[in-house]
Amino acid sequence: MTLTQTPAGLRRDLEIIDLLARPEHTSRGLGVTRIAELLGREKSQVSRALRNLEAEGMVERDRESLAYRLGWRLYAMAARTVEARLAHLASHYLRRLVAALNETAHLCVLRGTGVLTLLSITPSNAYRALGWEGMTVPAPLTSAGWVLMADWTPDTVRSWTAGWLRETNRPADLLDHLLAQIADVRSRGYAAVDEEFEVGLVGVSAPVRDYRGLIIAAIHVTAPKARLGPHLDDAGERTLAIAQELSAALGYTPH
Amino acid sequence: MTLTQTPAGLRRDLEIIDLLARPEHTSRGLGVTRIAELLGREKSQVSRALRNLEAEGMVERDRESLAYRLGWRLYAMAARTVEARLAHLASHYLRRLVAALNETAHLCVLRGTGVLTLLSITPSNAYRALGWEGMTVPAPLTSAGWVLMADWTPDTVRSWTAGWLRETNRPADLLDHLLAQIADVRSRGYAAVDEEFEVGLVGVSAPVRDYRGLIIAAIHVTAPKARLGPHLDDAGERTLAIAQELSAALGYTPH
DNA sequence: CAGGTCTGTTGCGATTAGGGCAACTCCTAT
DNA sequence: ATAGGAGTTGCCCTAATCGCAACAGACCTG
Repeated sequence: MTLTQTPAGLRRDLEIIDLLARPEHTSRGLGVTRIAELLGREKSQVSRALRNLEAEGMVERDRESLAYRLGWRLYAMAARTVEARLAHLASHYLRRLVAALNETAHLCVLRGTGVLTLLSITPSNAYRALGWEGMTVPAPLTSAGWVLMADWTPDTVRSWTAGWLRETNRPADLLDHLLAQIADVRSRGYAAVDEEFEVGLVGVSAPVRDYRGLIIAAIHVTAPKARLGPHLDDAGERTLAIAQELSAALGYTPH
Repeated sequence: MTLTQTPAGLRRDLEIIDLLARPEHTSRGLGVTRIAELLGREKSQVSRALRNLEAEGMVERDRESLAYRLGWRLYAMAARTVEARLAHLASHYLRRLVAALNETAHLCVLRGTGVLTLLSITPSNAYRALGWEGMTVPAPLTSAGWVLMADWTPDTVRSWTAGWLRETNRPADLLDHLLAQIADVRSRGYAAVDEEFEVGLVGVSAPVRDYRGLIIAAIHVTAPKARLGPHLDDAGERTLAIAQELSAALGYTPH
């Protein structure tokens, strides 16, 4: 078996960049020695790698403190992802939903084994201080995940989650529950959570489809039960309506 | 002369990513052979490099067409750091604006229906004009607010401000005025106020966008009419230019 | 359906680039 | 002065990459 692993150089560079992208390091940056010990690598390697990354604009260095932080080029590349374009288009629809519900709304996609939040629009704090943007949550543990899997067959869901269920030692009935929720989404059009994962929190999610009819994203609203609980169904309907508008903007036509 | 070149691997990977980031390729993606000839490289190398980049989420592949495009990981890495980067970079750009205009400049974000000032930079000669930092002003009553709502549709603006207009008993025509100002920002690129809210005070504001194209902040300059009034348009243009530079540093690329 | 031409992937040896160690330079604190 | 920490560089050896060429499919086309 050839099974070529990811080359060491690429892996190392991405580890460094991921480290610099961690919220706790973005403001101050990190020094060579610090990065080396956090990654368990030779500082000489880290020093050389960072020099190269800097030469390419992937990271940039503070002249005085010698600390590294992410560079302009990463942002330039990020701007060209499909995710960036989707987020840009969706911001408009999310804002209307937020204005109507006066609660925070998120745009989520399925990436890797989890749900990645692309965009958070919040009514009380438009500066994304508490933003979930860029964060990933296990798909079976959020209503957005159920929605994103809504079109899958039970078999697909089973095999998709099998590894994750095993690795994280989840109760066996989680899969059944997941399948039930997915069936629910299909019949109702949206998903609802009532204090299921966290006491006091409720939420709804609705699917966004592209021109092929595939579910490519979910719009997700969460809030304290005290505020949103009484109107949860209404919120679900509204979220669904906005998701459908966004889908239409993406070229989706319900056949 | 040491002249250490950028390692071949990194250089190659970034060339590939840059190619995929070109506007003409972002939507359709590119195949292995195409990339190889555009870069003048062995297609075997390109094939292997892309496989590794895909394993790391830096690029993703269309199952059917086999074409590669930029991956979600770039987005995720950037998303977590934009705010921190804004905070870090803004002072630098504001300082340049202040040096050019010799007037106080502010960095503002939307917070609920208000505009929050994150940062104020004053000309060196001015004794600190009792910084506005941390202060909130109703969004419809400041040019920074107009700028921050510049991308919204009239419907969104209406429903967003509806509650505030009612609660504070504002004249009914304020909404129309707000919409007119927003339209103005769209066509001109910046907002200008001439003694509108306070006699003797004029000001300009310009939008700051992130890598997704979303308006995340505004740069705002206010001053006594006697000083800034005669060059208000010039100040607006300069503020816009600086705001665009800051946007570019955050990865924004027009259209 | 055979043949041609695309596409992308893989095997393999020579070559080159990267890894680790240790020495070295600054800078700061005491 | 001295000690300690941060970051860089030199050097050698190993392990990874390069480039070639062969290979495997997909898609036309007569």
